[in-house]
Amino acid sequence: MARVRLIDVAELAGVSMKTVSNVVHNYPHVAPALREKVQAAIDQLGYRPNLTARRLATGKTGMIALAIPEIDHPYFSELSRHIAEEATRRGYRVIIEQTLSDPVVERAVLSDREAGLVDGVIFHPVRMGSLDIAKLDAATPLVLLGEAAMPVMTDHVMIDNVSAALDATRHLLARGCRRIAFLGVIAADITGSTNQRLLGYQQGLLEAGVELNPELVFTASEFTAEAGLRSVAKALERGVRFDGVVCRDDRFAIGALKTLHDSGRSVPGDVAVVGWDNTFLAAYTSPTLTSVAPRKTAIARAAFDLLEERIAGYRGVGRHMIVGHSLEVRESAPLAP
Amino acid sequence: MARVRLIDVAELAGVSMKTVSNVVHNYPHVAPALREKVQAAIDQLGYRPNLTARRLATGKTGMIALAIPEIDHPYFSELSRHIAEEATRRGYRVIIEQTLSDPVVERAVLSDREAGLVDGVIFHPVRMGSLDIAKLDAATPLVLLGEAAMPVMTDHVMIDNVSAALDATRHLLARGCRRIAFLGVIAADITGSTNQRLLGYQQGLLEAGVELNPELVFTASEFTAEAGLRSVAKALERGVRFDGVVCRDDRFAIGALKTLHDSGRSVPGDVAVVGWDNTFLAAYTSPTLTSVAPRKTAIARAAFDLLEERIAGYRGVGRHMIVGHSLEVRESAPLAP
DNA sequence: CTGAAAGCGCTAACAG
DNA sequence: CTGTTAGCGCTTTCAG
Repeated sequence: MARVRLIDVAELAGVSMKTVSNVVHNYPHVAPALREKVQAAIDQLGYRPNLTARRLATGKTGMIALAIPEIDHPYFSELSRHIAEEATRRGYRVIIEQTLSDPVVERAVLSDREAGLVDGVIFHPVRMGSLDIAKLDAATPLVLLGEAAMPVMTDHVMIDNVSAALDATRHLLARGCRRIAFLGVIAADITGSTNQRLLGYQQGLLEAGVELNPELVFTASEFTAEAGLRSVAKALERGVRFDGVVCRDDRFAIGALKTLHDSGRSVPGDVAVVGWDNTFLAAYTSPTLTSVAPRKTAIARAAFDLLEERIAGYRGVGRHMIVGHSLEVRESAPLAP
Repeated sequence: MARVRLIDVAELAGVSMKTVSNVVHNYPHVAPALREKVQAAIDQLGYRPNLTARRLATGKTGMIALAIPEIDHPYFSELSRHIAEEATRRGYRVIIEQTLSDPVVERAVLSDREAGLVDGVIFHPVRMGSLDIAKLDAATPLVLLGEAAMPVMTDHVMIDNVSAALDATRHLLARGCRRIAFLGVIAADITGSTNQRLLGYQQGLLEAGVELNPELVFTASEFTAEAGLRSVAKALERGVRFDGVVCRDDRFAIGALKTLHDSGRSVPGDVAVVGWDNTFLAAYTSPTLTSVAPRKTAIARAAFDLLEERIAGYRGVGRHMIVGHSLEVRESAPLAP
């Protein structure tokens, strides 16, 4: 089971390593006769180049790391798919790191663990802020996703959360909703996203002349459908009345749909619901879910564009790319009647 | 930004490479004074060992590859999470390959594994059969998941699909269902799973003395919720009557729930529905979904157990492990009244 | 307990 | 067009 090496092939074929290498790499200028002889030797021995060795020699790994909080969160798994496909298109393989939003793991991702393993890192931080990230001086090219951190020197891709939340809120207002809730703020929220979304929501209300009502900002204990469900359930128990709700992500929205349904409310009749992320779930809930749709493909593409420029040697100041979004209108909050 | 190497640290600290290496690896027998001096040099230079080089030297990569059809299929993303966590626990990192059920990619995954990139591969094939896989003789340890292929020499982990389908069918029978449908058979189905599940379904009916009715075996065009939805919708149009349906996965089940709901049927009142995979969705549909639950944690653990034995040198015949499953009973098919 | 030197398998100058 | 050779950065005998 001893691995067969380049030199073994060379010996069998009676040529030098360089010639074998040329054949392996499909270099154009190899005498056809030689090429065939070498290829025969390769096939006979079942030779496969050792990528680790190639990497050491070239200094390129052909891999990028994608670090996300949870691999099975629908948004991140869909994003991962786009990243993986973009990677394939550009000749990279991707290694996925799950941080579980653990600051220790997040830090590890950025420091020792990736050393010389990958050509670049695409990282969606949750717990690390701009300062934390800036402190770890970057040996490996890095692109940040999301809103939690945006150090001046680091590239960054996100959607315009304020304006997306504004769109969602306007949509509900246009339907005639006036008591619009926001779900949900997390007790110890360190991510910037929620705040920006909340801001857009408030702007929307203000520009429509609707008074802000703190009672309509629902808090949740964690980022799960279950927590969203409980949060809305508690609001209903407290007797809070609302006719629309902007959710900070689809999971919350799904929890909300479920509580509303279980409590006998009709959606969108009694309460219109807007989710966020436009994950595949949105099309299969009952009713289907209107949801803010970040252009995931565009995010993947932008992240790779920036990363490849860094890999190619760009050393300048951080670029901050805003990627487009839309509102996918479905049954839970249809167009204005 | 020139990378700092082991030898740079050694020079700064005025010791040999070996000593630095000892410190890096936390070898016990290093004079405390030296250790401190070396550590200082490491910190000052910000030294990080180059993992690629280490790999070349040791021959171990510390990585395993996980090859699955689609990263954003709920079942696979949940499975990935378990695999990733098990990997972390055992000191491996995982690189995820998305095959998109493309035979070319599947084949590539298996030849790449000889490229010294990973210590082992966990592979869930869809299009490659036992023979295809057996043909590519393995330099790198391999464990197969699912039912599509099970070559004699290769290790393999799955759940007992026949018996799980039997459980699901018995459950519906116990509720009093008599016209139970199966969703769905795929036109050009190459995976073994569906057949086994269909078999279990048929066994269940037979043992209850219910006649098999071909009209109740619904076919779908592809593995999506949308296709499941259309398949059930067509059956309804044709006037097929049924009071229960066993779905080959949760996606189909979600499609089924949606059509049934849209057509005014009540679940489980008119039709009881059982899904398969027990993905997170099952808990958030309305009604919530009774679903066959493979023990994903156990699958991950078993796959790693087998893989690590191979990595450790086991060269024997393939082991075939059956992992447990259960039926998660929820609203779409509650216990017998 | 520490140092010196020989690889790991491949690539890329530089010759020929 | 093909061969030689010197590294890539780390680990690991084997001496000291």
